[in-house]
Amino acid sequence: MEDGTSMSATHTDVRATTSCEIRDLLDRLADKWSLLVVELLGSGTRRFSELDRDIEEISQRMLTLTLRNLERDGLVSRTVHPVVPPRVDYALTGLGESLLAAVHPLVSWTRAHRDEISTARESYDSRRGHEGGR
Amino acid sequence: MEDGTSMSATHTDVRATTSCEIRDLLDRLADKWSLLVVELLGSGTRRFSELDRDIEEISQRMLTLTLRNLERDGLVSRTVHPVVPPRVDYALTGLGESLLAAVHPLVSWTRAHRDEISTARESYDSRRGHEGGR
DNA sequence: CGGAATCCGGGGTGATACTG
DNA sequence: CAGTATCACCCCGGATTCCG
Repeated sequence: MEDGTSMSATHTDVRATTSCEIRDLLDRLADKWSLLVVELLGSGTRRFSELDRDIEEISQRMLTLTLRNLERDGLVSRTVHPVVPPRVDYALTGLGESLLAAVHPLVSWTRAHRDEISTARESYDSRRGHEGGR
Repeated sequence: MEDGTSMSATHTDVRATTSCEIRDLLDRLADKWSLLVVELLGSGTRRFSELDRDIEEISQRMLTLTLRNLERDGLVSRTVHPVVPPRVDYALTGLGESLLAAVHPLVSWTRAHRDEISTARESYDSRRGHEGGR
């Protein structure tokens, strides 16, 4: 992982540094569900089953794994209530909320340019769409 | 794909809507390299081989695929110079630049909280780290 | 109810070789 | 130089089952 070959800094390696940041970011959040869960928790504490229901398409397994990772990174807090039946609440930590804030521009961007992207995509596809793939 | 069961809108589906945005976003950019390439192109036009060298860990195959996708979505422009040897330049489109701007807060966030996350992670691991995985 | 363990398939990803 | 094609691998993620 840490190839560390940062000696290739012929010139300023601001690029390389930024690359690492992004790599870091991607490795942590570029999975299928993390940001989604963070976004949901942004509107308040939720129980496991609530998250499960709200996302629907997610499997319990992935919800659990996602929450674990987020908890591990200090983005989400997990609170177990010693009652029967068990009740576990998840919420964003301060760190998680700051992430959510940082993500928001990206969400807005997606919303704002969704159509543009669709158009570009269709245009591209029709240009070479043709021969049904294989 | 489109399970489309959006009829479950018992109450306001603002959440669901946002979820879709994020899903959209993730499906498009949450791969291993897209954001990285966008970030690199943010500092100016680059040739294929330059990108290849700058990222290093990426394979030609993935660089090609990534660039194709970005081009398809209208985020990156591709310019072929009819010379020998071939020269192809890649650059961000206006749309791509706007994406970059939207991503920047996230990059800053990562840089700012990298340590916090590492700490949280180590703490979490040491709490249950124990038995070296498997 | 919340979660862990297991099994399993698909596809995203990498390495390599070939082409224009 | 800038790709494309093919193969093989690995791991993400879904379905299911069992546990406290």
